[in-house]
Amino acid sequence: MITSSAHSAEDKICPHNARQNCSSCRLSAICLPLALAQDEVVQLDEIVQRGRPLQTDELLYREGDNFNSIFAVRSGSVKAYRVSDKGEEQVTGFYLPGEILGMDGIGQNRYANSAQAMEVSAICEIPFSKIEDLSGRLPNMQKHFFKLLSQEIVEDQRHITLLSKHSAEERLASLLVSISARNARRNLSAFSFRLPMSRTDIGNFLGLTIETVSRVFSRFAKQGLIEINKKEILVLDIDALKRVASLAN
Amino acid sequence: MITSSAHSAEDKICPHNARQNCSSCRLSAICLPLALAQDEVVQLDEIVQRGRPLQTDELLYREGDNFNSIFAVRSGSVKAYRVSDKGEEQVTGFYLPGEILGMDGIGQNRYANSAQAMEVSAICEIPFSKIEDLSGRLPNMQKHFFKLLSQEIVEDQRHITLLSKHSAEERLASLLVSISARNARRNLSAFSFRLPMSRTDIGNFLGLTIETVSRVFSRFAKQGLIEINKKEILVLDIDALKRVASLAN
DNA sequence: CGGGCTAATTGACATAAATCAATTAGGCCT
DNA sequence: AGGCCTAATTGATTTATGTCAATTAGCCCG
Repeated sequence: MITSSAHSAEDKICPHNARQNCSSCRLSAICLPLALAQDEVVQLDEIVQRGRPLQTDELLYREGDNFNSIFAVRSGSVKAYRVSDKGEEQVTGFYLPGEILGMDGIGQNRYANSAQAMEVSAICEIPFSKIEDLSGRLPNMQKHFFKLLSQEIVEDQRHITLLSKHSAEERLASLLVSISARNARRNLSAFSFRLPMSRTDIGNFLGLTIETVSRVFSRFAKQGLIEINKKEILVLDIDALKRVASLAN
Repeated sequence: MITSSAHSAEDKICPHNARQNCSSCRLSAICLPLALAQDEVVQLDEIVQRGRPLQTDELLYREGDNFNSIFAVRSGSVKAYRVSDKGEEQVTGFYLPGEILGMDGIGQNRYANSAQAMEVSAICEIPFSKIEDLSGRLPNMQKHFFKLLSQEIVEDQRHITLLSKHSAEERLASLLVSISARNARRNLSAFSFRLPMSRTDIGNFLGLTIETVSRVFSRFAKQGLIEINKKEILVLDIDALKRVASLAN
């Protein structure tokens, strides 16, 4: 049974606290400091800006805005989306604590996506010019950024494959497995969590209609793979989910 | 009428010549040297390796191979593809002269794609460690690489949108417009060109079956948008194509 | 505490593209 | 020149998912 909210330890310990630094940040093991030495993190710390939290649905930046900074999610969650020439909105990614967004802006000096908070979220802003400076001086930093960008490419290509070749069930299972794994990385439960995004966002991200998403959720529940209570998800059979997602079991 | 092959000037002038350098390369305006000063190009030149040409269908690298270099297409064309966990092959990109591939390998130190020549192709190999060195010393180089990576992200996101929200006709029109534009960038005809890839590759890239690709080609021809002779394409109405692709006309 | 929003679910039906199948057309080798 | 192999085209049928529609369930706010 799904009972009350499986809310993240994140929020309890230090909700959206701006008086923090990277060295002491709970997310340092998975966020930017990951690749840096102790003394390098101090230098990173000096350029990170920690503003007031974003409210639900508030925009962090808008497609076409001048690009100046990349962002790290400290708490909450953010979606990125772009509007196609057709006028269709396409969600291109969901960003959870410890994850970096905004790197799509580097190429054209304008953001290629809009970024919107899906719940109250604390965000670290990192001016990109400072990152360039730092990267010139710290090989670790440069290497890490090349890797970050490359990983986003690989992620996007994985998503291309998902949309191109996989059924509705495979797509949704894949998303659930991804969120589960990312929670685990943050030392949260891999099996009980709250989806921060709406069905509409899920459908939009996965190239499906909201109705199809809803039906597949129901099917998964009926098959005993998950239990659903609105946005709360209880994963009952992660291996089966992975099998559906066609990932190695 | 489509007559003989609209073969690229590229091949005629200097077919797959390995005795070249970036400064004198016809593609310097659109390839890596693009962002570099005269003296910086010389430094780039020293690390670029120009090997024997790849034969049709020959692999440049294989998904999972250790990552050491990125590659620039000098002549010919290359496709990149990955095999999903399901065993399905997904073409993730086509690379024409002046374009860079292999950057997906940076993140995991392994290539996330295989790269295969679609025709006889000359390729420049650039060891990534050298690029890192150079980027540490030349801010232009670092900046350019960040941009390159970011642009690939944006490209992939565009492709995600294409697969997620657009019809078969829109997808194919979009590919034709893209190839046309990339040809123009290389000072080749935007209206008469040879598609280097098979219908199978096109379908695979666009998330469509070969039959659908064939039917849409026929429809475009019937509507007077293009003329087709096997792989030779004559674009009769680029604006209409752009409209179908839902790009600004 | 009830009314009105909005998000989600569920069902009936329509459709774009996939699948299955047959034919055509080149290109290449002996 | 003839035969084989593969790529492409075209047609008939199926199917997964979209669309349209109705219902339910929270949830906010006066």
